[in-house]
Amino acid sequence: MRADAQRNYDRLLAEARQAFIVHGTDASLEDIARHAGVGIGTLYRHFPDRYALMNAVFEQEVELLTVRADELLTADSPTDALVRWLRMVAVHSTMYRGLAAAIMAAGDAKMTACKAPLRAAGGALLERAQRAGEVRADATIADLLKLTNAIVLVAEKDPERQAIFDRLMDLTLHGLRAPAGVTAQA
Amino acid sequence: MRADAQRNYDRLLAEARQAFIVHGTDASLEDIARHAGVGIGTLYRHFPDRYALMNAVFEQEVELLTVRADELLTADSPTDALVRWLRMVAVHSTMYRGLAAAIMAAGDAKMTACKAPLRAAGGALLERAQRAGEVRADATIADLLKLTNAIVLVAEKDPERQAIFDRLMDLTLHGLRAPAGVTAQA
DNA sequence: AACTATACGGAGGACGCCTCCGGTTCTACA
DNA sequence: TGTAGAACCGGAGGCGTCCTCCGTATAGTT
Repeated sequence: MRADAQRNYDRLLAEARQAFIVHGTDASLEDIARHAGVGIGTLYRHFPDRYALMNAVFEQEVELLTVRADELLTADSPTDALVRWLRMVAVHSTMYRGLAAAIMAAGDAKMTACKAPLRAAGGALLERAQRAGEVRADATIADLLKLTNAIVLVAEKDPERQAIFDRLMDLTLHGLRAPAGVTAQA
Repeated sequence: MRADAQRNYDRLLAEARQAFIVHGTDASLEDIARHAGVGIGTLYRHFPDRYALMNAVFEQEVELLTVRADELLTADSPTDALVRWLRMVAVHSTMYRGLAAAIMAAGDAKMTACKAPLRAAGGALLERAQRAGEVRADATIADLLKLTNAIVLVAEKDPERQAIFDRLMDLTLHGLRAPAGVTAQA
């Protein structure tokens, strides 16, 4: 990779992150290019579409979440660990207005670069909680992450988002608990 | 209202419904106008923005759901009635690709014409279930509808939407059940 | 039939996405 | 150090969408 190409790539990435935070993930790509001091053509060469750009931006942040998941793997209560981690994921999604919507709108194919590591990390936490018999055996990590994102999405438009978020998360996570007799062994 | 105005209004409404089903709720407004044999200006005069059009289209269908809710008010199991009704809401939302997303993206203000009657109808069902002590007292109908829409949204993009939808709905509704000792009186 | 309030329609400005290719710049190699 | 050419840049331009504005047409009334 030529030095100028690398430089432009980095600038675009930094500018995109900024734009996504300020204007949401549907920020104008032309604006991003302009602020990065680069032509629109350059942006599209490095990132064929908006999702490529988003994947690049969020890849780093996702890594942080996977680290947290690893740490939580040794926490006392497996279920608490899982729940706390899901809340972290939600907080992250909330930071970028529109991220949750974009992730879903993308169909399953587009944002895999971000999703796959998250699933791996969260899957371990879920499995542990299921093995402990505390969480329904038929829950999948994909479902849980989907639900979490959905709740973020629902809440983020509302003036009292925090309250709504907490209530919905509570409701959902309450449903996660294994009913008596339905454990991982069942 | 002048006769020609009324005629155009009706045509636009019919065409919009068709377009929303075929292309999703982000169908092109110019297309809708064209198919209705009407200028784009006419569309905007009758419906100041996309949400006005959506409200008009869905108002009728919402009425059907409120009727169903009334019927279910006399069903045997209050909780079953509530759950069945929420599933109906979900089925309706699913019919129009993007409806769920639009309802949320609109903030709370825009789609009230559709939401208010739904809340009234569902609220009665929820209250009955809570009174019976079968459903958590801290659940609100607004939350439940939000959650339902969220699940529709999550599922609609996926190839196996039906399966995902069922699992998530199960998970959520399971969380609805009142834990021992936490009833409407608590 | 004439009048007027009401409604029509589409041209046009603004904006966003994305492609394409002539021009520029870096770098490897002599 | 000079240079050839691969790699890269940039933005003009085509397309689609939203929405506004205002000259024109028409329904309904007297």
